[in-house]
Amino acid sequence: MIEEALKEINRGCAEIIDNERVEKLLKAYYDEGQTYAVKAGFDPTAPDLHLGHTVLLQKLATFQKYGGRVQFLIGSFTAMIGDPTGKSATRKVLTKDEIVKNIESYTTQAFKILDKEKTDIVYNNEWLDALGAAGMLELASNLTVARMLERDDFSKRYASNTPIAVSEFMYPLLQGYDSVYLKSDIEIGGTDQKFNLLMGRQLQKAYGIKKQQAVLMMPILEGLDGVQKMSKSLGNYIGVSDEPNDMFGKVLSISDDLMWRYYELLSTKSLDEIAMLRSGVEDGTLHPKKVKEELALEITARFHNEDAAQAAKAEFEKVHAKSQIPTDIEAFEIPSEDGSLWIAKALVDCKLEPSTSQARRDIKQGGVKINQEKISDMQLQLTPGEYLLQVGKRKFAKLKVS
RNA sequence: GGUGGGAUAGUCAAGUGGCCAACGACGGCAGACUGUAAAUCUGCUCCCUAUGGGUUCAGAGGUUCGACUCCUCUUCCCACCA
Repeated sequence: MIEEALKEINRGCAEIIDNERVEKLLKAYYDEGQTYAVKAGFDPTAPDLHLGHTVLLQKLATFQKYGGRVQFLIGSFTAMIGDPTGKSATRKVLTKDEIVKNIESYTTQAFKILDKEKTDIVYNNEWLDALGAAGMLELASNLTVARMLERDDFSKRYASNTPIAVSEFMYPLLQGYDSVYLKSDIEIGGTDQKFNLLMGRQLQKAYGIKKQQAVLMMPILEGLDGVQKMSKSLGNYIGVSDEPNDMFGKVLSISDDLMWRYYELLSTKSLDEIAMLRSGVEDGTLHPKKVKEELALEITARFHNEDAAQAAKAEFEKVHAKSQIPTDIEAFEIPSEDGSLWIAKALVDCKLEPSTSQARRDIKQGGVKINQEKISDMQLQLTPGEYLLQVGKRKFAKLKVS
């Protein structure tokens, strides 16, 4: 039993520090039914979760299956400082209002994966507000500047004369202090958080907590482009609240290589099953598209439901494989001027094109279809009636010219 | 505080008085090919009912027939010195 749990917990992890501690916690759970606290911190900066975040959440859910209680920590206080991000730039500081607004949508999305009964939502401003200047200084005395500069992005920025705000130095300390206050047994985070996660261990020791937290790091999920990390600002993400059709389509749009990465980090299939799929593809008995579809189905079903996933699959087949028109198309009604409507203008008004200039170009290149017929006349006038407009392969609109 | 250098389209980056709506790269869009892709090849990539017109090269003025290119001031960055 413990072996199975450990295997699941280890899956996909980039690095585990103090695996022994994890084993002991599991043993205590199986022998004496004793639960333990697994902490993960979340910045309420982005109100929308994407699959990159769910890698972490799924790992938390795994712990919940094996006796862990999740401390879902909202960085309500630290978000106001700004985290030193990997981008080597000072992050914009959030106001209290923005944070409050983000938290609600954040948690509802998280509970699509987490077990609500085994989750405690905590806000670090509860204890950090009370820390005060004296507490802050005491906290800061635990760390030297030299050690702080060991942190990769700090040292790089320092070396390249990129400014580092002193407040940014405080961030790892505060995050570490969260672990002290919460007496966390395990903390989970991304590999980019290694320094901060280890700070939790160091501070727990400094504040006299006997057992320091184990640290479990998850790799950063690549975005749809397969190169940069998945992030909203880069636009290469799959959001957990994306529509089923979008979600399915986005998963299917990733490259074959990236698919295996997603399988490892996002699928609930066992590692053995995945290995079988992989060898099947390699020896040609399995079509990569089929395998990718399965992944897309699984993910879509997780955030919506099985029926929606199957429907999305059917829809995708219809639109892309068979070049048929999708089921749901946004409809527009635009009045004509003097009994006619210029096609380029119509495309812009139906939000298929950003400008009439772009519309003209696409028409010229044969990228525009009306009622499934390619058109080439950029001066085309639409007379009153109903039309099906299409730009490229996947942009559709129904238009009624009145 | 001093002295130099810089700010160009989504990003990076050429251009240093007219040939500039501005080379190139990446990204993006469209076409071909496919398994939806990816890779590859081709075209496009400020706006405007357009073989033409309008607004751009940090901001504000100025010189000039004419400025992204020259001058002045402002803002912000960077380098070296203190």
